[in-house]
Amino acid sequence: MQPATRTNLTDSATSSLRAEIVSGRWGVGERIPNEAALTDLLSVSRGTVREAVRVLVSQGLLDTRQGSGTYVRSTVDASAALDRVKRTGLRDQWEARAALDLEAARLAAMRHTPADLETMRQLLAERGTVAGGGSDAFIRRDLAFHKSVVAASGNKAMMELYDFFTAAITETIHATIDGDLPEPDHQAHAAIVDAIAASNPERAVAAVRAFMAPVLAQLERLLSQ
Amino acid sequence: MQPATRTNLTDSATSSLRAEIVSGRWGVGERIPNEAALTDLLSVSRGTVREAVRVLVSQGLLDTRQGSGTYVRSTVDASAALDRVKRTGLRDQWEARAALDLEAARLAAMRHTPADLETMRQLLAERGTVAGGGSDAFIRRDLAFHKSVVAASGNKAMMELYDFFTAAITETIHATIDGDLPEPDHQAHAAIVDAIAASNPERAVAAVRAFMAPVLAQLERLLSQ
DNA sequence: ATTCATCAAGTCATCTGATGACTTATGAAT
DNA sequence: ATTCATAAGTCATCAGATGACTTGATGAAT
Repeated sequence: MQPATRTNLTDSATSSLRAEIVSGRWGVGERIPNEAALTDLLSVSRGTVREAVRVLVSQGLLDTRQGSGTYVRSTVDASAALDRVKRTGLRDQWEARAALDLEAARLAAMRHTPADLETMRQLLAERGTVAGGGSDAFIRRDLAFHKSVVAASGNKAMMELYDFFTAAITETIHATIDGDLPEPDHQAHAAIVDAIAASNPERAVAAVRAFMAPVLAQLERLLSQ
Repeated sequence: MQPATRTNLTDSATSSLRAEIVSGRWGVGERIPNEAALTDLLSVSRGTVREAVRVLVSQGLLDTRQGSGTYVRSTVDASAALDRVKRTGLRDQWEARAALDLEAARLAAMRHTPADLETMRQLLAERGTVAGGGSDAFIRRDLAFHKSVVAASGNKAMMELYDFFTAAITETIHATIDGDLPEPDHQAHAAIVDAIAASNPERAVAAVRAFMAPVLAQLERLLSQ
């Protein structure tokens, strides 16, 4: 049965305010109506208005200044975008992260520092020691290696995104798949580091793509069942 | 000078609660103390407690159930990832979006439908008509074209991210730069469509990269000033 | 004329008390 | 043992009040 719409006032107030912002009716830098006015506009109490505003402040859309008012800081709703990304399929998420892997490897080949290289080599070595801790530990070490490649790109935006996708993909895999994904072999990973160390962007991209292909193929196979 | 530390109670309450959660002292699934208890623990009023809790609910860390209590939903704050992306530099954001452009073009070359192709060609033609509406309108049409390429990749996660980056980059540019970025010529864009139409992934990637290079170079120049 | 202190109005920050809605456990009735 | 009504506990929401802060206006001192 369709569950009776059970939404709380704060959420609907938050949505209303968010709509005014992202639609541009309240422009960036503008001051929005004060709490008393919002109480009237939204037909909720001041406490509810404050909770709604506080949420949008925490998401970076609004900015309150005591004594002055509440101002629109940004129209880019990161939280909402993120929710929508989470609802996309596993293949889409994987491909998006692969896009980051590819370009990060290319940038890393051009920009890496000696320290970056040492970190990557150390993590690659640790990753090889299959001994400790079972599958979970292996996956964790594998991710640490890949993230070190992204870190070597020197691009903070890509690092944040990579973290996000890693978390989202892990969550989705646990929820949707019980089959195993192939574990790329040590050779494929070493090729990435070699290409980066040689400052060869094209080879770095090729190495990442080569290592991605079998995983993506297996993913397609599992999802098509 | 170092501005005098001016923190509000809600923020410090939010931090305290978040610390309990991420440290694991309040485990996932556990019920946290009720509002009255938190009022005592944090030495703030119920209203402040409610605002703090509401923020953590909006970030996915807590989950309130009326009549039952407030429970820990997750200990990882992935929802803040994109917020942090917003605070990275323009170059990083641009490169991250370029990573999407590149891979999207490659996927589009492999997966595009005839309808995708027609849309891209139409938007490309409209983009060419410099006539209407000045610089803003041109940028809007340019973005519409690029987004149609991402759409042709059939990857919804990449589409959402592309929207996010587009908005974030626009905001950042308005805030930090007044110089102009070079407008890639029509020829460069047509090359992308041609490569996709020819179902040639390598050429599609090359075409996007060729078109990105001058913009990125100008960006570096502007930012290094 | 400029600068500075003072003041008043507007706004958010916080607290307090009260009422309603919902969930859950308890215990009686069957 | 099951069902059902009841009560206690909890969050949701409202209303009123006070404090803190910002901003612009006013006027005195320079």
